[in-house]
Amino acid sequence: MPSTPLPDDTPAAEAQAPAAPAFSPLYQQIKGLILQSLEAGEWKPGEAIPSEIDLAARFRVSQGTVRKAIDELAAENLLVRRQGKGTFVATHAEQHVQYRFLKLVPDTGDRETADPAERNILECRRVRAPAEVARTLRLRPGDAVVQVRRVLAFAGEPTILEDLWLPGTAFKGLTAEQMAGYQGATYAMFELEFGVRMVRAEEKLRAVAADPGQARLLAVPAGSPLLSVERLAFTYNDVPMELRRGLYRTDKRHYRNELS
Amino acid sequence: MPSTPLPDDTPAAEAQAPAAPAFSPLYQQIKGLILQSLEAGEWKPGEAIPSEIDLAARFRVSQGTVRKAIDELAAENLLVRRQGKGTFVATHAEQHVQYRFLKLVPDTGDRETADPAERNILECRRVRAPAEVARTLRLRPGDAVVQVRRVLAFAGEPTILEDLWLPGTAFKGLTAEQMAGYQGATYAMFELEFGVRMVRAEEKLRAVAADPGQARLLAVPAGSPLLSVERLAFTYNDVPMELRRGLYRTDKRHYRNELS
DNA sequence: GAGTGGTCTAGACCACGCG
DNA sequence: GCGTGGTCTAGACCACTCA
Repeated sequence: MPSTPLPDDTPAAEAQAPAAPAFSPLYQQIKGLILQSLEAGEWKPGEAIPSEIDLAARFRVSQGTVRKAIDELAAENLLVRRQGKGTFVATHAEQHVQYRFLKLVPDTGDRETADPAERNILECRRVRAPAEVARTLRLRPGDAVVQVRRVLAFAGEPTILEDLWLPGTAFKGLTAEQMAGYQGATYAMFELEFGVRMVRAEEKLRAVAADPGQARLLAVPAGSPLLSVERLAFTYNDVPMELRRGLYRTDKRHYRNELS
Repeated sequence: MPSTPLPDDTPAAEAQAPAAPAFSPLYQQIKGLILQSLEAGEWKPGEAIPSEIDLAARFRVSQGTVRKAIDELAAENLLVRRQGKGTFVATHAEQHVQYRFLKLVPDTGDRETADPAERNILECRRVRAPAEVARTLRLRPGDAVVQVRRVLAFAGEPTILEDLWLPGTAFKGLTAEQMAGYQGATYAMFELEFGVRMVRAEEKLRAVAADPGQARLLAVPAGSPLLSVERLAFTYNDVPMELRRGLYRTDKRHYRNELS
């Protein structure tokens, strides 16, 4: 029975490519099917997915196999297990997950507690994507993108100046008001207002010197060293959905990273 | 039987704290026992540990339980599974794992291929630990440490200037020649020459301006922005064993990070 | 107490590496 | 062909949550 095509709810649909002998474990196939349901929106962020037993029955495999599939999805932060309650679709839109990808922390007392940033939207408009941005987001050059420029201040001090570029089609109608609401939880807003869930991101870091305009916005002398952080965030299936170019002041904070 | 104290080879040794009812899964206890053997050096880096079946017999549990323990240790990069061959103690001392923790990559063509760095040891001496270094490495102020200062050059260009501090007792007798040998594989050298295996690390990143001395060593104008990377590396049991303060040129390379 | 995830077991079979 | 890790199953029991 194992490693044969999987019966779903509708065992009639046997879409098999006969010329692909590639072996793949059953639990990987299950993982793929769950992923499909996730992408298709069968279960929305925050909702519970069916219990392991239900899924096992649906896919006609043992509970242990479903378990292993869910384990991997949980390890990738796509699902969240809660003992006694169920397994839930991960979401940025609840609790205090704020600053999902932000690794800038105060030098003193690693506490990331509270310290709610003030956000100042400088710009939020629809533009034609510059060539490089288009390429990075896998759009055609000249496609519409939403560009946002903002400054985040911590403890009253401007600390981060960043530009965001978002694909125009997925983020049609994004307003400065929306960006300003949802304090701190930008990715939660993307989820709730546009149904776009970011799953992972890649960052490129550099040290750069502040040009006069940047220096003014961050209240530092021109030429000051700043940490440049270029982030590409992806939804399901490694589709890039956000490009961010940030400049961080690192005089009172630092970028913290764990290696293993 | 589960969740009762574990019989080891010598079931006589029942070192139980009766006042600690803390529940911990069997596989976690097994993981702890394997970890102890690892720390004690029962199996050296690169060697195979006993097969799952052997370990199951030794600890009097099922193979599945051992499996889960090993799974976690493999996920933490302490063990490496190789189907058909066995499970091995992870090591820096073999193959081409070079630059274990270095995340600086060329801007063009993400290939990290070859590009062997030239290393230039500027200094390698035994000193009394400065207060801050001592605190970070959990030594007493004034304890001996080995301090190394070096410049790494890629493609002929000086790119990284870094200082290393290593606890004097564990690294007694470290010479500049040893640092210069083992091209690129510093952590491999630590393993082979001193039996110290680094397991994980934490980094703090900042943008700073080059002072005149640093600028000269890195062949950039004074005041140029540099990426400051402070790394604390740990052996087993979260014991800090190396402090590194590096300055990276990021004009042709960048620090690459993955977030999830 | 019913339902959910979490642990543990025992046994079967598969894929891989190597002699 | 043997031994290793890798997958899959089926069933038992435990811990947690909530009505």
